[in-house]
Amino acid sequence: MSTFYVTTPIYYVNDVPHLGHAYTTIVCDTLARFHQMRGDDTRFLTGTDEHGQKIEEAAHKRGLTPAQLVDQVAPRFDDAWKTLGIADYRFIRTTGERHKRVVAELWKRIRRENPDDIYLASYQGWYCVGCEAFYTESQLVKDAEQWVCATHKRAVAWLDKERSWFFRLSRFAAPLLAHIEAHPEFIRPDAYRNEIVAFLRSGLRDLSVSRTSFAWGIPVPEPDPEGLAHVIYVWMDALTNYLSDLCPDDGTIGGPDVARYWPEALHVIGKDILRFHAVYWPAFLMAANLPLPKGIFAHGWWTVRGEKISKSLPATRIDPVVLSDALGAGSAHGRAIGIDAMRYYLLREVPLGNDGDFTFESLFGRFNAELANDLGNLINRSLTMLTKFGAEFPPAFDAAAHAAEGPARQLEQAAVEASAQAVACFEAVQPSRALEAIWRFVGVANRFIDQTQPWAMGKAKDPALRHTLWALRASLWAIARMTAPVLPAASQALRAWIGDDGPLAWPVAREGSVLVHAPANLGSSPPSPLFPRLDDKAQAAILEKVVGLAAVPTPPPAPATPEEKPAAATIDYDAFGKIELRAGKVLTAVAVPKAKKLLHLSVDLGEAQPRSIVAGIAEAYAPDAIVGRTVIVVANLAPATIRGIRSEGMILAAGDEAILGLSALDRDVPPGTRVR
RNA sequence: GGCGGGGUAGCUCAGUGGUAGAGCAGGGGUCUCAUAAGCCCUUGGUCGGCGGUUCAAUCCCGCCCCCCGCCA
Repeated sequence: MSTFYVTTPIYYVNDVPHLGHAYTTIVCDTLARFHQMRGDDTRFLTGTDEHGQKIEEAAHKRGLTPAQLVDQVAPRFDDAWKTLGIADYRFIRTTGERHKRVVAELWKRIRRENPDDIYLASYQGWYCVGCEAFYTESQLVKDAEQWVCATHKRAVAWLDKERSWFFRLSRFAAPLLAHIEAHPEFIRPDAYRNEIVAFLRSGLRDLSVSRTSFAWGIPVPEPDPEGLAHVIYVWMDALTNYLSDLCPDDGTIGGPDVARYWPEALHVIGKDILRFHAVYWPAFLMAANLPLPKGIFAHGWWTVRGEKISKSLPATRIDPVVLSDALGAGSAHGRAIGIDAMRYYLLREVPLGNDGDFTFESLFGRFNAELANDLGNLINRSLTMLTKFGAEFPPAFDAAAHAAEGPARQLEQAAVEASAQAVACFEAVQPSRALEAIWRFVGVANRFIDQTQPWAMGKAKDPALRHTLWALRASLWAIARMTAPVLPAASQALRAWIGDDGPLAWPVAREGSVLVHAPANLGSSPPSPLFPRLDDKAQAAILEKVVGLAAVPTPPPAPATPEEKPAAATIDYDAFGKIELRAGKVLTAVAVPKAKKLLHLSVDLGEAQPRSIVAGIAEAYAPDAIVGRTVIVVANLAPATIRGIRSEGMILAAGDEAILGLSALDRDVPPGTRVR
């Protein structure tokens, strides 16, 4: 039995869990479930990062102590993961006593093992509270007369000769390079390893690892000669969580869990915090003469309909619980199936490591094609046949029929391949590929049904139907097992229907077969659709729940008797030609203050600058609902100033009084394309 | 500016020194066990541009253009 230890980053406690957090956690949960099924000694850790100046400031703003604030908000993450059915995780808080002891112990250990690796000096320079990082001016952006952080767009603080403890990071560039070279799997995917290697080759500067300007942190465990009170740099504090959760309560770094799990640690992180994990963290460990984790896997970012997830765009902050509820609303299993669907989409849509764009179009596309049609319908039709024909033709394994050239043998071969490929992919931390492999088998199973036509065999009273039904049920068994890491609820429902109540282990190929090893005592119950197709109405309802009411233009009641309108006078072609219509992509949309009907848009017409356009569509479309859309713009309308905002064009929309629909093109064309 | 990754069918991407593939989308057909699902067939591509090596390059080399990331 091997050991598997996977961690998420600890999430910043003052955040509200959104799709991005859920993604990382779901990836880890899936890996943990897979390794559990493989019989590995599995451990899974997540938690919250609770120290730092930001928390101290936020608490004071609300008239709370930092401790009160974090106690108030920390459960948001734990609760979210419980609600989402994340399995068997441990939850660590950096304000926990044991964690604090271990961090102090790590510091002391570095001082003991390599006394010169931490030294006292003064720091002068810029610091971004948002990033908790130190910057030189070349890394910052000048905004008016202020230096601002490139990511937070917020003024950085000048720390003038703040006395600080420093970590001798500069010493570790060479050992880290050596370690990465010896262990290529230490940083994955490869592209990110290259980045870190390049960074290391350019040399490292020592790192300030304590602060005196605020108190909300873990005190440095040794006195300052001048009596200043230092707290340990938040990243040194936070990263240590991966280790501290394995340590005994007294805070010593060691013990059976450290020995067993620590060398196997896999840190799954977002690419934005790669350097902290791939450079700082291993350097701290090396300085303390501790083993390094086995690997760091950086995944990409999710955007939501092309937009970065951010506080300023609330519609991008998709709540995973709300999304799961909405997706599962049509299923008898409710949220649990919605969670499965969300997990499937997130894991299948992009290869781990790549960036992904969340869109409802692709979500609904995959839901309907892959979960409803391919998998759900396979389960449904198979179980229906098993219950329909099974009474007269009890499923039975027939070794000769199974070995003979034909559909059953192809099915078996496909199962063997899927099992092996999915194992390899999960082990290589490529869940999207594992799902592809499993779905290839789902496809083969669907084809098996069409090839064997069990209903025809039933009519013909063909006794071979018994083996066909057996093969079908064995396939369901294999599918229930193989999908379990990603679709726990669907897997459980399917296992219940076929009476697979054994321990949940991976269906391993032995002696060239998988299906043959399905338990002999399986049964079959009448199914109900696991993933009911999302029709237009269901899709609209999901949109409404997840991104809000106005995002879904309600189709206007068709006027029963279209009013006779006086026909407009005809114009000649030249007159029409004077109107310059162009396709425009809506880049941003914000409501115009104190104007019920108006949205202020910026629209890309393929010109150097996007157009500023004020459109009277706010009653029918939420800003978020039209961002990213391609609309038809009257491009040569004389500019006007509306409510003090310059409007350089007009969006075509349907409706006399109320807006009933927005112009659109049925396919993407480059912004600026002429419409005629 | 330096380094790295990438530019392949409408979309997302896989791929190999011998004149290109998958899924989705589009078109046509078909079965009825099934969630108007499934299955079968099928239309799409000067494989970023220009040179070079080679009997032969999308895959090797050089230059250029564009996109993304890291760094400066």
